[in-house]
Amino acid sequence: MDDQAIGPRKDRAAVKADEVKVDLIAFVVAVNDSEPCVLTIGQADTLPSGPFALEHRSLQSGLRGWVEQQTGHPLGYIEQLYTFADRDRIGAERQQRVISISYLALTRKEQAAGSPKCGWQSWYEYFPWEDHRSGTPPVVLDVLRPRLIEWADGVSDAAARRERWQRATIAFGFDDRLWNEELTLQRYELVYEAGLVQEAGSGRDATLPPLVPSKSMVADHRRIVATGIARLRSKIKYRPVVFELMPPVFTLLQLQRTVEALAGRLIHKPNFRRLIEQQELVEETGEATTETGGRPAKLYRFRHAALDERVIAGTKLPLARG
Amino acid sequence: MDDQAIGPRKDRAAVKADEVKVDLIAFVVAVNDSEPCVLTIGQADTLPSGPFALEHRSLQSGLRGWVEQQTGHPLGYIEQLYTFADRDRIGAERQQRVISISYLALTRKEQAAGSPKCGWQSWYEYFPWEDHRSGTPPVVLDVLRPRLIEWADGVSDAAARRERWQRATIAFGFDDRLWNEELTLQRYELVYEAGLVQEAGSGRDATLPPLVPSKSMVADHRRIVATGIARLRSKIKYRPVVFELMPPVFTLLQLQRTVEALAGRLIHKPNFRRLIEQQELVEETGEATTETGGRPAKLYRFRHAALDERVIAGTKLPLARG
DNA sequence: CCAGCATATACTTGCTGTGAGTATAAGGGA
DNA sequence: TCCCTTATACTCACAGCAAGTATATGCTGG
Repeated sequence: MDDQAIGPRKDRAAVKADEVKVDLIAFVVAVNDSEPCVLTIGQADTLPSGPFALEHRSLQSGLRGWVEQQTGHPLGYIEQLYTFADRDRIGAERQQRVISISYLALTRKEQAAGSPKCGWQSWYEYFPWEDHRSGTPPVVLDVLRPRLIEWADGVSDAAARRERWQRATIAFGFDDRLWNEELTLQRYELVYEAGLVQEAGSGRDATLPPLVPSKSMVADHRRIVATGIARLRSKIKYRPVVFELMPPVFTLLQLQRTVEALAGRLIHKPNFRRLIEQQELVEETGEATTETGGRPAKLYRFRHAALDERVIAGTKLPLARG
Repeated sequence: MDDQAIGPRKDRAAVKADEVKVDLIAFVVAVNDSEPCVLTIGQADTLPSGPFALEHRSLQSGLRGWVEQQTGHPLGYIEQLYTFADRDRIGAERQQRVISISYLALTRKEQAAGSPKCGWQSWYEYFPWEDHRSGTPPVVLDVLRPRLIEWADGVSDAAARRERWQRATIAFGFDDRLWNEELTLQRYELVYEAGLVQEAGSGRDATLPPLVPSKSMVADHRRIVATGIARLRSKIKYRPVVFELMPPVFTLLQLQRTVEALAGRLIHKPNFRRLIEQQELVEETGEATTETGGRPAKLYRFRHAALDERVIAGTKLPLARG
């Protein structure tokens, strides 16, 4: 909008152009030893964040600054997640809105020592129902399913009851539906609405069921993490972003384990190798490692040229069915 | 962030928590007579927009308000596109940042008469190279290709030259690569960087090539439209959002023409019908229309139940190869 | 009334992607 | 030396889908 935009400008004069505070929030991901981790500060319940200020050249550089300052970690790949205006966060003294812009960032744990105030947590501590690498975790069928049935039955309207249960069925793959790992956000919204996580607390009373065991986070940070996991799980299937999480040199099995950690489910090894190779995403270094035990594994590195080429075709990942 | 977030709060005190103005910008889409349209105000060069204000309950409701006020059109489906902080838009008098949150919205033209200040423009007026429904448009090979070659050759570094040309090749499908309709944003960025659109104007001088014939827009609005087109073209393939653009009752061919309008390419009719039917996205009304000429076409309506079901599987659309 | 046209609707074919299983190679340790 | 583990290679089978072809049905113009 510049001076040409006369039309809307006049309309706007009718409304006070309110000022707003803008917060930048980062969901920073790394994978170590087949465990997907989120970078936290505080009591392992807070994402790095800070206000967007005049000295920041751009939104992204502001985010990088806050994360480095609070955790000592430099960020590699950054992607915007979502912008939201918190209804509940209107400043007490002045009437003022706060807007949060959340980001997904990928890095590697070893990148830096890290300040003492920060730490890496397996993201499955916050979402124990999301890790299906060893089959469906017990909490899904033993805890979530009965509580969600209770929750669905908790409304009088029959149609609403059916709709609630259908949502749960789809999201969690009940009744022999298959598990869809990308529905992380829908699942979190369900357990939140059902009052099964601490964050849903304000409305809690004695009639609500006990919480599902899981780590909670401050404000809506856990929701941001759920959004980020969903985005990442979707993205690894069509863009070669996994390599942002890998060391410069790696074996194909390490690569596979990393993808499995993110997706929360296992991958058929021969198919995974075929796909990676036929897409020419990696190239051999010529070296091999015996650290893995068994036959020495060839070492590979990412072909950065693939970044440009793969814009089109996309990276596909074969996820096992059952 | 609430009072629990003590860690970051202290750090923040070091920086003045600057205030920011927030703008909401809408890319509103409708399809009429097989022509995909964007809602504009001003000289058909401005998207509806307005500041986020205290009286708005949420970002989305603020956006709805501005669009209705400026154009008289109510919005249906709304989806956030991207949030950016304009470097070039720091207030002259006071040091102040402006942040823009852009949205994609779907509606139908007939929905309202519309105020006189607004109008619908075919989006291919702004992106003539994007419509491949009658084959590759002449502008691609006759104008864009030679100018992009010039642009690529315009750098001395051989590697940079190769990289520029590779980007162009991938984005526009030169050299027998196939056209990928989802790369709308990459293509716009290329023609912008190459100085072929008016918006790239500030740095223009006599040495730059003449513009590619196309309508321009105010500020970065055309870039927002490109982002929205890309998002929409991608989304129609896995979510049944097309129906937001359809009248309550329609024929399968009308549905196909709408998708073709958005995608900018033709669809194999038998395959399209099979896909729509097997996914049970629509149901027959029992009526038929003879207005299409030829054998009367059955009328269908969208099965809203599919909205819930299709969260999983996604909607697939068969786009023709060549 | 009939020919021709335009649209709708149905069926068939062949390729490709990919899920899944099996077999072989190579090194280390008991 | 045997066995274990991991890496690497090959094969099969099914599903999805692009693409082509054929038939049905109603309108229109000569």
